[in-house]
Amino acid sequence: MEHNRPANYATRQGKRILDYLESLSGRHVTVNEAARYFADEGSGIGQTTIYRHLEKLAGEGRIRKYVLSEGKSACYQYIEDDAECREHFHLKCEECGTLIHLECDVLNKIRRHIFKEHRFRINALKTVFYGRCGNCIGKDET
Amino acid sequence: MEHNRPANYATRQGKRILDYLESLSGRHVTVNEAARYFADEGSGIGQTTIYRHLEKLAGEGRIRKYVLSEGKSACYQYIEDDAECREHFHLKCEECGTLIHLECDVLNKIRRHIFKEHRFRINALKTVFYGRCGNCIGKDET
DNA sequence: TTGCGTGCAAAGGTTTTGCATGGCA
DNA sequence: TGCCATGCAAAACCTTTGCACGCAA
Repeated sequence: MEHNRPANYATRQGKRILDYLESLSGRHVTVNEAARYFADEGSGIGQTTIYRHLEKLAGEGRIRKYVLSEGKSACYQYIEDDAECREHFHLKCEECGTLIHLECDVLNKIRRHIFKEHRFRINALKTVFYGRCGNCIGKDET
Repeated sequence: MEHNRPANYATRQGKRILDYLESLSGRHVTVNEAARYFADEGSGIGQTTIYRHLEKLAGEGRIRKYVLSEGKSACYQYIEDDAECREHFHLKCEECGTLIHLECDVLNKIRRHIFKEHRFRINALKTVFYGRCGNCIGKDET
């Protein structure tokens, strides 16, 4: 016996939440953004409910949860079925605060190398590279 | 003029905080632990002040800030003076807390790649890779 | 009908902010 | 003396929990 899975009723809210994430084509959102979206749509969904669904979906591996120390609130992202581009790293500019999403190939190189050569499995859901983005490089040298 | 650096008065609190971190020989502490320490010592230091100093020191690269378990409080750790520590990357195991110093050409290659191709200059001093170390991989799958 | 799902309100915990006062330069 | 630093209290945030009611099965 693994988990004692609750029951998993197919509720209106559950469907809307999953549909919403699926419709974002890879972008990730916070609970707050989602709540605002549903509120604007008309019939909102309680934030408690959103939290519970996102946690459950993340636990099931249907969506991905990013916990970046910045900004505080967690982000959730739908996982495409085709599995090509998945997790990405985040680059955070220390100067302007921009968060850059760094896709795939480099990520996998870094991750594979560190795993094979250094016996360390990187958690991209949490790791953030700090530095300066192109726009801020050259502005001044602080 | 670059930044308008506040002023940096040498205050009693500032000295005690830095001394305390330095005295921990590598261990890291939360704001709460630090506050409790100073309280026990006799004349406590306001937690607001502790927050402000730790944030500043982390921003200056004098100490490192970790955000280990989600939702929990951040940890801060003194960075040894030896300049080597500033050049390489750090891997932090989310499970056992071990900090690994990674000196590796491949990583520098990747860093160069990210700079050239993605126009982002990584600050190795502030960047920490989170994940699981070799010892903890395989223990369980949480 | 049964019992999970929902959502409001409140709790819990960390970090930030407002503001009067203290202390360094 | 001029300002920054301090620290109390309160606010701001994110997330979780308690609980009564609603709704899927």
